[in-house]
Amino acid sequence: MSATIKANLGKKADYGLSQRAYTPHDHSHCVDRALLHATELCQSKGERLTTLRKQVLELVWDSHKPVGAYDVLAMMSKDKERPIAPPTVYRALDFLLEHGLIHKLNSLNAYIGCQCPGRPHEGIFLICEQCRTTRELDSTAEIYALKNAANQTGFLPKRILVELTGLCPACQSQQSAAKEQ
Amino acid sequence: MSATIKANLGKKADYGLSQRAYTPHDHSHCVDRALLHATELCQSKGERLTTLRKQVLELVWDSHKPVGAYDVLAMMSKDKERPIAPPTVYRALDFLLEHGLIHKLNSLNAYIGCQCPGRPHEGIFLICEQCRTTRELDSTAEIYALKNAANQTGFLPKRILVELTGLCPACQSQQSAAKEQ
DNA sequence: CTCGAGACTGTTATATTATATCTTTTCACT
DNA sequence: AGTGAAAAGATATAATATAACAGTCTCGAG
Repeated sequence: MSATIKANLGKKADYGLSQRAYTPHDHSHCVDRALLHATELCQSKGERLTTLRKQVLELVWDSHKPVGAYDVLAMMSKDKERPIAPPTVYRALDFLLEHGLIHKLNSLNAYIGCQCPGRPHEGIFLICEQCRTTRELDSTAEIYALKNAANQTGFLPKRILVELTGLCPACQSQQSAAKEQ
Repeated sequence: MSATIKANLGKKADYGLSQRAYTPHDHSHCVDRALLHATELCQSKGERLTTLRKQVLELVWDSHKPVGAYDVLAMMSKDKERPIAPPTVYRALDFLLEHGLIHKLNSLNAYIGCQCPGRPHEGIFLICEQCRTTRELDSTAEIYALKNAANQTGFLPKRILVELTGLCPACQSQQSAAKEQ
């Protein structure tokens, strides 16, 4: 893993990394970073990042696109004489979810690596309906505003889910280019 | 249907009705109102609110709690020699979703009647994790803020999903009462 | 009226996503 | 090495959703 990435771990703002989803980059850095963070987190909590869990985390981080549980299952069952069973994957996913290492995108029934690890947070997800590239927005202000609005009705919010579906920059320009034809 | 309800249809702010989810009320008014609105909407769009669709809408509106597709299925299959098949229900649900008469809560795989009909809007849902009572918040400002934040990253949002899970007022006071014991 | 196209519903089968339950293995700790 | 707890394997099944095709109804054009 690169020293710069290591050095950046734990720092506050990191829009650079988050923005990567939309720009070409050496994706192995993202994966490395996620793995390192997971290792550190588990160590500090006394949890076990087993081979299986690490493998599932890597597969979820395979790209900046959400991955279904059965996709993970299929990838893991390749190169195996005996296929993996669903509970194996779901247990690993649950573990990773619980520790905030991945998120579940409910509108897709799919999972994606957490792009803003380290701080407790709730994600806002920008899901491209065309290429499925998904970016996590770390917008504390908007989350706060939502919770506040809820509070004013007497509701006590605990978890919050925000998913925006639309077009990522690349797919927008692709579409407008197609129209010019 | 009561004249007051009829008179209020189409008016702008209606937090009163929305707040009802949390307070005792004559729920048949909610259902009446939903049906009337659906009828008018379909008429104006030239769509057909068939018996089946109306029935599904009523069942989804059965309470202020989200209802699963298979719950609807079961309720409809009661009193029938031959049970209804899933596609029948899903097609009706799709129709109602498409016309904004109901919403899907993705975190629950369940459906709920739209409580702010008439204006184009995207809901913010407050889901009680204990009693499941769900209220729809019509918070244009927060939605706008979210879309704006997304826009600033170059993302073009089209649909937006916001679900807050927590405790409704009633369940909060119930819990704090239990603690006092 | 009636007939035909399109919309709606019925029916069967199956896909997709997720969990319950019990058994076996692994691991950390003594 | 022995032990208890956590993790993973294995089998079965639940819960949610859709594909595909056949039959029926509706409504307007003729």
